[in-house]
Amino acid sequence: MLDVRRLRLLRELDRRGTIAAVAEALAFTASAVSQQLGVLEREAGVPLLERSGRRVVLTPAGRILVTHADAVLERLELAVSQLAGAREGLGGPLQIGTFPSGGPAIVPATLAELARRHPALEPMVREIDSARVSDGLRAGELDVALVHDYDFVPASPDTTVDQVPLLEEPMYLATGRTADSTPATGPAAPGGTLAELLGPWATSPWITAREGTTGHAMAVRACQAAGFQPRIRHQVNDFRTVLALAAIGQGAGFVPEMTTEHAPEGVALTRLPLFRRSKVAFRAGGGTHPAIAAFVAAARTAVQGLGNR
Amino acid sequence: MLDVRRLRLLRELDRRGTIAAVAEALAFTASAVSQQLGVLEREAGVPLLERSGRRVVLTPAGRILVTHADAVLERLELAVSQLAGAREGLGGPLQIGTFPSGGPAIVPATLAELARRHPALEPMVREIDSARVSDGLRAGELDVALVHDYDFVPASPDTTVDQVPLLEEPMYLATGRTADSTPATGPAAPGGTLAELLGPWATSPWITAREGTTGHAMAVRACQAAGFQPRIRHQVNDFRTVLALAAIGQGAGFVPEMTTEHAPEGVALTRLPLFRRSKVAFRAGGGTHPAIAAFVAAARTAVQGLGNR
DNA sequence: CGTATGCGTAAGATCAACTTATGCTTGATG
DNA sequence: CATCAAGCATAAGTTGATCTTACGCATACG
Repeated sequence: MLDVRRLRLLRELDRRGTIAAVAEALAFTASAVSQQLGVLEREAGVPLLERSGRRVVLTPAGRILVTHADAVLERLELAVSQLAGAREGLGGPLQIGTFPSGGPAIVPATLAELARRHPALEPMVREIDSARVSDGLRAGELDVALVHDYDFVPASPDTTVDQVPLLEEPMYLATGRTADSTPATGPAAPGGTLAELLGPWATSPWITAREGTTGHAMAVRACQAAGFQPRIRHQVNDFRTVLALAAIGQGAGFVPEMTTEHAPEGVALTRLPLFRRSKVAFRAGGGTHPAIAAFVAAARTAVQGLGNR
Repeated sequence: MLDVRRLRLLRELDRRGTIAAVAEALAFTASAVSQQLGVLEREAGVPLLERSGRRVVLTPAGRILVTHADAVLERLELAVSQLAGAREGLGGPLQIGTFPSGGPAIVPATLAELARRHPALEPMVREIDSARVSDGLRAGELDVALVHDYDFVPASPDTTVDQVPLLEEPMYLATGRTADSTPATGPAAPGGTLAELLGPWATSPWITAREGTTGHAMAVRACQAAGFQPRIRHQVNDFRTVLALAAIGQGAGFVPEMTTEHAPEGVALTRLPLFRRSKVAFRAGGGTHPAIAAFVAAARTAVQGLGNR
């Protein structure tokens, strides 16, 4: 019978690319991983990986085996979720990941709600780059994570992670009131098309999230969709900083509705036909785990509360 | 992560009822099984089994976990099948189970065909009671098995075993020509209803398969469906013996079409609206294994050949 | 070209799993 | 009711698998 622990190593190798990375993620030495994969390969009777330069890559047979590993591990995840459901009372640590700068609004409210309902639960929050959420979940460093996706930035399909939607909020264009072209319109201005709304700022400097983030990609592609290439001056992830910079006329930027509440003086906000979706992500098969379900429920009511304020 | 080896033990415990039986089937000591199940239970955090007299029974949580174990093991079986498919060439041992007395006709023809197509394959045949086929497959003593089912005898649904149909043949009523009521009609006589055909033999002694077999159950229920309780005189599994006994006027019995070919003198055969279905069984998920597929294909052509003789 | 990275093998250490030995409870039997 | 066998669980010891350490080799990178 194939050993599932070894299949897990193969799966991580497929995701992370090198044996060393797998070893690091799962707290082994590279040697141990190499040996175990060797055993797996011998048991399989088919070459599963071959060297390519100083790395290894999976053979077609290896990649097929990974799909089975995914299925098996998902089912095991489902099993532990059911077991946790059978155990009455909800307690123990819950590792929560959150996008950087997503913290201030949603996370505290969610944790407060969660603590009220399940005092025995020990939530542990850690900021994590959205690109690394999937790895963190698979490695067991994370149990749930708050993630985003934007229009124009397709979410990469990942069968090892399930997601449930939490919140869909419009994005706003933040600009300085002193700017030349359009006068301040105030929040919730009735919009035109994206091109009409962004067009006047085509030559303005822009403030976007840091390169390599989905927020950055969203900004660039939204501007491209409006027919121009943004001239990026500032790269800042924190939306309050974006608002502050926009307020003093340093450029135009995108901010989600949630952060417009305490916008500084002098910033003009224009609602865009462009949305950010917040979601809760967890390991595939883990959706029925009571702690996960509780977190999702708490996050939902927390988000409700934020919306009504 | 739950250990699949331990889940397998739990599954076998569910099927076999006692830890001792599990240990015997999987070539462990009872102590080892007990310890491993203890570890599994501790990891699960929920009671999985409880003592009942001097045995143990699964708790509801334990039974749920078994369904997950079934799913996981099926997927692993599928994975090894695919791996075997990726490995070119077909060889190695193939453990074949066959119903007792099913041997003489189908098995040799199938093996001949199989050897012709895949000389490297080493088929190993062993007779096995149909009730134990499922256990044998799960324990790995068997890879494929020829099994039957009859009308009136519902096949017990078993998610751990897959079956593909091989042959459907009518049953015949075998009686002596010297008998009082109906004259000999010869093979392939056009039938009436089951009650019409069996009715005349309601008071005759009967020859059935041994008690506890599906053949026996089929005979009893067919007679009951015809409106009488058979008076069973002989219990014999071998159909040629059944025919011989019927020929000398020792009673009426059921035989499948395949065995009617060399029927002795003095036996009258009446085709019945009653069928026996032969199937090939294998572990769930193993249907794509090349050796299994090859066996099924060989059995199919072998059966064709028998039919045309 | 030196240097760092990544993989693999060999040898020793560590830990999990299995067996043997033993005791307890339960159900069957005379 | 006494006796016995079946079945399970625990303790202690052994074995085997798995992991780490140490090292060599090939490859990319500055």
